[in-house]
Amino acid sequence: MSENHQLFGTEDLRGKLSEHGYKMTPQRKEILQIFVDHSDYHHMSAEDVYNILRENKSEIGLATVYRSLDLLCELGMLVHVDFGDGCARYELNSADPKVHHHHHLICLKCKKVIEFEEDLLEMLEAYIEKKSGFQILNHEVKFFGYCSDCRAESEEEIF
Amino acid sequence: MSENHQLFGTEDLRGKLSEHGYKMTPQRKEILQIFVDHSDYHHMSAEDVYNILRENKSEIGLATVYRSLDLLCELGMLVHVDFGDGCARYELNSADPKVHHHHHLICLKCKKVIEFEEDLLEMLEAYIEKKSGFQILNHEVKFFGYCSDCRAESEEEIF
DNA sequence: TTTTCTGCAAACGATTTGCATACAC
DNA sequence: GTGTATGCAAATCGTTTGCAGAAAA
Repeated sequence: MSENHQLFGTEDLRGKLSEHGYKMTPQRKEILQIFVDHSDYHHMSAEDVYNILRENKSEIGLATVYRSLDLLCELGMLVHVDFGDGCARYELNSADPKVHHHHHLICLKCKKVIEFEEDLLEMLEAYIEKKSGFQILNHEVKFFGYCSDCRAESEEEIF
Repeated sequence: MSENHQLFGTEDLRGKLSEHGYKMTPQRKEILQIFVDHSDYHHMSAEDVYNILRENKSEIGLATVYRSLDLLCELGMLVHVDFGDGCARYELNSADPKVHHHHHLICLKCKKVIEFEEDLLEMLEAYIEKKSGFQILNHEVKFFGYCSDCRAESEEEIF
């Protein structure tokens, strides 16, 4: 973790919440704190977070966990990741583009998710295979954003 | 669709099924045929297929649709794609690597999925943005395969 | 005839929602 | 105080499964 690229901490939470018209609550703080405390153990599901809360003797309900995770994504403090394992996962968002653009190597057999920090999209599969020993059978590239139609539509709304 | 790169057709189905110890059934044939007939309308969900079957006055049950889609993926005749919209989607598999490695541009606003056939992974986002007018906010690269641990484990099993 | 396949309905697991109460502002 | 947030339980949605009957091989 480099010094000049801070992860979001719970300190920023109150400000971001009120910026967006939301209230600060102990539940929201506690849930974000779990991601800060477990920043080594990436990509937690709602159930993972809920289990950690129960270990911590916290009474926060599962519905609140789901609602808070959504909210923290909306605030940009968490990012949603999908490994196709049937549940939504979340990571702390980072200002560091190296971390932000990391790749996930998902093993079809043991379901292990290996992080591969390499911000060159042009990296060849062969190179990955050589470096990690990961045999690539299939890859999937997704780009999320706004299509030209929707961009045009947005501009109409503004002007 | 180029002449020298055929999509799988229903003709191949019987052979592939028996190769893998499965039986030919009218249901399986009919479901694959739907993908052939609708090869212009890519990435159909189980529900989409089921609705087309009902339009065709077919009595095939939804459970059979799910089971057949799984099976056709296992046989390599379909490929599973995930657009994060909450349901599994499927496309006809193609022997053409250009088609096989196409990208999906998923609009966050209208949910439209635009296909972008370009087999150079090293293509930069800026280039995509320029060519398609699609504003990229986020991208996700997934590699599916076997990690070195599982590969080693498989080799033990063979020898 | 033997095994696999189908269709139905019930089960499932992740996520969402309605609603009354509790809390932040 | 007023409106938002929480917790619970019930609802939802895509998908899977158990089982008895039907159909391939």
